[in-house]
Amino acid sequence: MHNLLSNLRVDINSSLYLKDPESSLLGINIVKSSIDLIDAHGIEEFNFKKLAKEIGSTESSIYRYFENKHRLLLYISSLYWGIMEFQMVVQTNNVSDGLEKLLKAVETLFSTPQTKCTSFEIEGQKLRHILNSEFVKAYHHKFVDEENEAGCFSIYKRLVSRLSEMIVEVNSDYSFCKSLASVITEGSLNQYFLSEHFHNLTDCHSKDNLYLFYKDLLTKTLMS
Amino acid sequence: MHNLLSNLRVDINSSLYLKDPESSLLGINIVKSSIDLIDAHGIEEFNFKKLAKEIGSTESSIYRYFENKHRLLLYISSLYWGIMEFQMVVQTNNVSDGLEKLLKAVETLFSTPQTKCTSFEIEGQKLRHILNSEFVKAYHHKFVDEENEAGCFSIYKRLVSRLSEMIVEVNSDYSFCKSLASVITEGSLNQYFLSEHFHNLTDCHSKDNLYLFYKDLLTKTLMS
DNA sequence: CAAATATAATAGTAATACTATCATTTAATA
DNA sequence: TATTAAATGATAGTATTACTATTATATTTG
Repeated sequence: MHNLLSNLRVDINSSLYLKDPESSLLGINIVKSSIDLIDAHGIEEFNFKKLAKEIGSTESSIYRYFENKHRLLLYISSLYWGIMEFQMVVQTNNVSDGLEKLLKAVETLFSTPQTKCTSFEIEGQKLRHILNSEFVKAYHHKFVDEENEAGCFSIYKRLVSRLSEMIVEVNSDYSFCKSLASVITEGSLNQYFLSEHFHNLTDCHSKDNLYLFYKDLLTKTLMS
Repeated sequence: MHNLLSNLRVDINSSLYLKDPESSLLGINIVKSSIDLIDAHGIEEFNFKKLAKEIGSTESSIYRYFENKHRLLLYISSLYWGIMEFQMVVQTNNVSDGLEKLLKAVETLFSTPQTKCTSFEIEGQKLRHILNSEFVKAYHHKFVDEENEAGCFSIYKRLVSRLSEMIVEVNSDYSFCKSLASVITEGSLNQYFLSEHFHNLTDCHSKDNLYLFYKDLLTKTLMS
């Protein structure tokens, strides 16, 4: 906890970039504007040419920071999960009751990321919206295994593991802690997506309802 | 039930194709070989040029059947969900007990599609593997709303609705029937994906374990 | 057999996702 | 302050993709 708080920057695996975007103004602009553009038009419509135009730079300059737009999406995703993990740790710290701690963590997972703890002036809502729509594409592709090997998903996996450990703490006899943790973490993105695009496939159209759904699920699954 | 059995063909929304692939040998080859190629190399590596070469035809001929590879993926997805829906209806027919019926439906959802009831000689395992890896990309994109409007996801949505109704039958007081149904349906693809690529994010590495996970989840959530 | 339809062959286009090269600006250091 | 190094910009070019268009040749149907 102390470590995390004193080192406010989310530490992103260096395999995700060629040059650390936090190290220069151009890098910061690349990340900031890519979030604006991807949020507005989606990852398919987004490319480095458009981004270069947006920030008044060139494609070649952007390619010095990120190998391609896929890696940039992975970077943005790690930023999101890093913030969420940070908030989760802060929110659950000093909560002694296991179930209360778990529910606090889940509540955090469904909240908007607080971007103040980054080098970038970005809007949390945009970041969440990108993740809701695009994160699944960041790992459903041909190179997932080698990127996973290289640590591209380490923050995400660590967050799911933390959640899983909280579940163990609540009920050590439960056999499916990891699966339950991953179902909830995915739900924290996908249920929002459903509410937006497949309205009739979910009952949860607000953060509060989502929390109630998973609170009910967790309580009954782990406490009965 | 009777309707479904007597009309064995999965009825696929005509907005998904330009010319019905079931209406000719070429069409059948397009679908069959596209499943082989997408299963083997993923949707990103797949294109109509490669497919044309594989079946000894031309790009222009394929374009007469499908507007683009995205629509072809939607077609393949509908084929999968149509088969699953069919199996689900068959398996749950005549089961009077609500919970037993629901669990039977869920078990079906995690099984391999039986492709005998289609015009195509395709391997169910390949079809499942494609869905596990690619289905999320079929609806996480810019045109999801208009495609949804056009009925491109109607079979999928109908299946989730059926599941949701079974949940209502088990416990009509439960407030999150739709969300639970969609969580399970997504899990029927994604948990397999996790097992293959993010082994440590799930406890379920077999069909049986997956069933036990969701059986436990459903029983506790709806019966306590 | 004629007419319609389906398929094949070929060519071409705009956009994408890069790579390469060299010039210029900015920053670091001696 | 001069020198050097590093970062960025400007420009050009390539292979691939995702199509569209046109015309020729089969194949089917009336």
